Amino acid sequence: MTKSSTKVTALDVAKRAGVSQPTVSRVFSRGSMVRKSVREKVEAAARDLGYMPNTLARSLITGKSRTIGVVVAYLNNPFYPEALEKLSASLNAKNYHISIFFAANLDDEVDPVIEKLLAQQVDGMILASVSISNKLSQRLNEVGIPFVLFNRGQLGDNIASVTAANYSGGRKAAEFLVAAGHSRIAHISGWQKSLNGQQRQAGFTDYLNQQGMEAFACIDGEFSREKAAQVTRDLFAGDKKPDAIFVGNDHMAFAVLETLKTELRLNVPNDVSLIGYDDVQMASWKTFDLTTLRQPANRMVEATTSMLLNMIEDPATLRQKIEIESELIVRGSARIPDNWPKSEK
Amino acid sequence: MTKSSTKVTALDVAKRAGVSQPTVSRVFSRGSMVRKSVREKVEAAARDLGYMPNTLARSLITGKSRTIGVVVAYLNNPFYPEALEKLSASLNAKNYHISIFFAANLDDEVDPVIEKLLAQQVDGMILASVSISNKLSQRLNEVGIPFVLFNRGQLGDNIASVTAANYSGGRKAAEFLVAAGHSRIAHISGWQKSLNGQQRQAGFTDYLNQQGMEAFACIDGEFSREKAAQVTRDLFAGDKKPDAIFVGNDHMAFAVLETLKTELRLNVPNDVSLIGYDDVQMASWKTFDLTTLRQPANRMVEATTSMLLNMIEDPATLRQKIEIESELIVRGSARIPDNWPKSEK
DNA sequence: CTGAAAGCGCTTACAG
DNA sequence: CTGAAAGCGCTTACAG
Repeated sequence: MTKSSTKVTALDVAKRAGVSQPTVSRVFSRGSMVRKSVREKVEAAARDLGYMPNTLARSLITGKSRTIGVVVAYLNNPFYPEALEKLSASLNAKNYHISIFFAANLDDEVDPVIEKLLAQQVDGMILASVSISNKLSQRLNEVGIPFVLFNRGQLGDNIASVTAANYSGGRKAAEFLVAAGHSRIAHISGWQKSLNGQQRQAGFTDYLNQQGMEAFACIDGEFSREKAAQVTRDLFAGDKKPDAIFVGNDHMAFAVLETLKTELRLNVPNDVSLIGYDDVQMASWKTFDLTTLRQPANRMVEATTSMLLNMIEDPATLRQKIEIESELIVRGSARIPDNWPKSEK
Repeated sequence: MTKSSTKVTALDVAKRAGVSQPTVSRVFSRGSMVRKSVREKVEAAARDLGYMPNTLARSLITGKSRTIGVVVAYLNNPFYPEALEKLSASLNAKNYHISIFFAANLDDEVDPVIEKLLAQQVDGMILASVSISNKLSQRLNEVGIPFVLFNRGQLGDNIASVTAANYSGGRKAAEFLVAAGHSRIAHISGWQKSLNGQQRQAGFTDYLNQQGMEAFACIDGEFSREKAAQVTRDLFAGDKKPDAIFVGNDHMAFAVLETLKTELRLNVPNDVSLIGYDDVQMASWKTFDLTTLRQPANRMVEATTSMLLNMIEDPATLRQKIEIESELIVRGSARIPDNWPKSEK
């Protein structure tokens, strides 16, 4: 292999192979027909020079960067690293790559990031757990850059999203806890300014109400460990104490469990049953052994990338709000109702 | 704001503002002098049209993409999500953005990713916990794309890296455990094919040897939870059992702690003292309360990005191997020697 | 199948 | 300070 200390272009390869520059281009852009002998000559020359097409130039001319902008709220919650890896794998398999940004869930952090992504000419965007301002979503529609919200629903006609079936997940949590005989069931909810948090809570309380019951309490944990721990303390500060807690996600549930065991010296599940939401990998650690509703990251990712790529290929593609059913994963942190059907671990 | 369903270019703005296209360019590329009245006219026109310079075209011509390729081995170990967020923040602050890829630590996964990054015309690369083949590192040097290894050293003259001072960290772990009176100290090491793993072990055993002691055992945990748990079981299977364990990173240490408590029913630190390495956020959770050596992610990230950007600006920049001292963070998982100086939590 | 020509949307000397 | 011109490294009709 010949050393090349400076950038080698298609023209260099063309000269070395004795062909025109467009022919080199044809060899490297799939679908073009080049005579086999010519192709081999070009490939040999390219190999010798260490040539590789400049994707910047290619993107400029094709109008497709094959880049997907991914915006993630925070990686604190272990659901996101897991999802991010899977998103990357799925997109790479489809020959796209990721430009990533982190942004807290505030318009004034998210909007500038989206502008940057726009300047980078991304072909589409995935917004994980961040919401988008109306202004921006309109803007994206105008310039024709499709986007899908991942794990965060948002009202609005033209907004595609992929989430768990949060309402029905909330119901399932309540159903399980009621079936186990609990009567003082508290809910430390997901952030009530997010649809995820609202819907999980709505499903939970609706089921309870339909059984003629009321929630012991519903308090916003704001998807924060600290807040969830504080709410837990408050919940047990009075005379009347809950006998079960449904927590809006696993990330908070770990903090609740810790507070219950380490601070309040309670036994889980004997004193209190605990249910989370997500089924992140840590939930299955023996340390936590958390009963939870699984958000199937694989399927959510697959739904997200395929919808997004469809939107990119065909702008007329419907902006769906896809909900993926959550399965209850029964582990040791919550009392198991008699006759409850066995589930895998 | 005028709606624009199609892409708006500098030329459109120029026409609307009644100036030439290069003048528009000058307004948007910093440093160029434009009369104030003209600048304002152009900015107004740009705002009306929703114009934003196409960074692809800009990069093509300047030869700088302001993109840093980041390759991460896996996000399993919570150190990486934490570091990744910080890397992103640091790079964004310097007006760079990230193109991210995940690759297992194998040449045949890493090399193709680096090729892709090369085609994308990244200005530099950060390789987090992946090693690079000699072929590729030579190649990168030839094409003049600087890179720095993050949290993974590698021998070789022209290879820049930022790591913890792993050897001295290993020594500190041994020193602390010896001072606490332990005499049967085992080491579940980091992956012995990584310099991190080797050096932490070397520091540990060297200190012991200098005290006239020997390690109870040194077994490779391979940075894997499963492997670490299995090694823990093996360690306690015989008649002679360790009274302390130094684990090659926190990620494994959590699995060791779990096995110790949940499976082997041992009390930590009364039966066994445990020390990890990294000080990821979880280490401070009461659930784990892990004594550990802190890898200061902030400082490592800062060292990484500033060295990389220096290399980008001035190719003559020395390829340093920067080591950042690890501080021992004393928590509850290991017996505390008498008279040990108090440290912050 | 292949070459000559045009052009993607910018930046950057070069004149004025 | 500003415009006309050239050019970054490709792809894509258009002829042949």
